[in-house]
Amino acid sequence: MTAKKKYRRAIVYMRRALRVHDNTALWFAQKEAEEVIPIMCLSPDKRYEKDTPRRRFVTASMWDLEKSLRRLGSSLTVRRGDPTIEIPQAAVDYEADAVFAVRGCDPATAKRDQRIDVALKKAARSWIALDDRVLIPPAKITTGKGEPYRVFTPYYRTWLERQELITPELPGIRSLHTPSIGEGLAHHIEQPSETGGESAALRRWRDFLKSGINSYKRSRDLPAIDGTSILSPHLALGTLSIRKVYWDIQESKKSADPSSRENIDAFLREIVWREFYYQIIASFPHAAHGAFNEAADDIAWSTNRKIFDAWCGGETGYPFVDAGMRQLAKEGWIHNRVRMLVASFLTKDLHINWQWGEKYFMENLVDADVASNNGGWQWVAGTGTDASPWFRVFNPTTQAKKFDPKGDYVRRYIPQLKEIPGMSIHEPWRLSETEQLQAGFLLGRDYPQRIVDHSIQRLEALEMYRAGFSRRDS
DNA sequence: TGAAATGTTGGGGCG
DNA sequence: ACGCCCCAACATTTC
Repeated sequence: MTAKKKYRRAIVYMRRALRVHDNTALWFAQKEAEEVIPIMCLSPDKRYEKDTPRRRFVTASMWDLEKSLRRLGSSLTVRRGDPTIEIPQAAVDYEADAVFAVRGCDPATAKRDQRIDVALKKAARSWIALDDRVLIPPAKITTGKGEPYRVFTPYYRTWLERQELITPELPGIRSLHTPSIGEGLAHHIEQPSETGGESAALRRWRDFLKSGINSYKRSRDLPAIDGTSILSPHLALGTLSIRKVYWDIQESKKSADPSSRENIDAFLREIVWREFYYQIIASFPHAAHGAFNEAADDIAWSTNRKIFDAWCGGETGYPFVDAGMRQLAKEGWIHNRVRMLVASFLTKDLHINWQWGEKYFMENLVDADVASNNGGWQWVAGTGTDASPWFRVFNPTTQAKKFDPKGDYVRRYIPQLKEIPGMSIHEPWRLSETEQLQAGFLLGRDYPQRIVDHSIQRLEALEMYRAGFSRRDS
């Protein structure tokens, strides 16, 4: 006979944890409540109804979750509206004693959670937010003085020492008791043709762990090949458990040769960067709406809309930059090496505030995540914690030659240039009109002229940053 | 998880 | 044989 459970009925707010495996909120809800109601809350904002890579990914993931839940005898209930109203209202409507969710850590989510908590308390119900998105909760990694780290390397060192704090994966759930209640997913969103979500995430992870990870160190910087894990969308939406990733890594390290082990460690290091940025945004919430280094808020950025639009549309005339922005528009994802470059180009060549780029990324990336996105942008812009120095400026042509030596990445996303042989694809402006036509294109007709000259923009950027940083002193 | 400017060294051509 | 210049290759510094 099972012990009496704490709650008769609980809601699980399936926010950014769209999976059944190793899901802290779902698991503890089924442990502590007799009946469990998994809920998704859809935004009423029409912007999200456009057919974008992001929407397709989220839709596929919700449907995959619905299927997994059905296998357990449950289903997904959908509410539409502001979660701070809908979630407490759902608790009342469905007579739930408690709401379980995974803890968010960016300031906006934390504030929303606070409001949900207050509303639930008023209705005499419990709000239970559980850690799930990071391996080690931010508060557990502090300096000797108990302060949050601001620099990655010492954070990383301490993180490695605290690995015993990482909890094991939760056992699988065999079945769920869910009352028939509310509106199902089909009522709101059609079933998509493509697959995604948890099933796709587990497949991708298994494949990457089997082969890709063993050459990660060398391959990760070459955007033309499939050398990275491409797990970021799954980690952002929670279709893959970060603990599963960690424990699978530990298991495969046991039998790995030294070279593979080195590659696996390089991959784990990137996971720790993700943890680091979660810790930063949780400890320094001001970074979500301004520079981490507040002196950088005085930089006099350009507000040229037309130039910004050219960047967004992949029309800057620098092929490697444009290829990245076109990959983003098409796939909702950009290779990390190219992310750093397009971000450097926006800030250091076009002199536009990194926050414009941050927002554009958040709206278009399938892996949009406040902590990682904000951290990455501030790193490139030189305004953040452990930032790249502000005077470090990427040269778009040098980067292209180094990391896309054959030009294959550019060819994939800018077919107008694909006939240009070899590395000269990275500098189409050096071709004469005759050579351009031989390659089947014309600058200004099929592909834009450069909208700026890198060497000039670089010097102006240095001046702009210098002036900005000195403004507070005087 | 840069790149450009500047400095240093050393080999070879040449008077 | 020697000094001088040139410059590539590498190292250091500066932004």
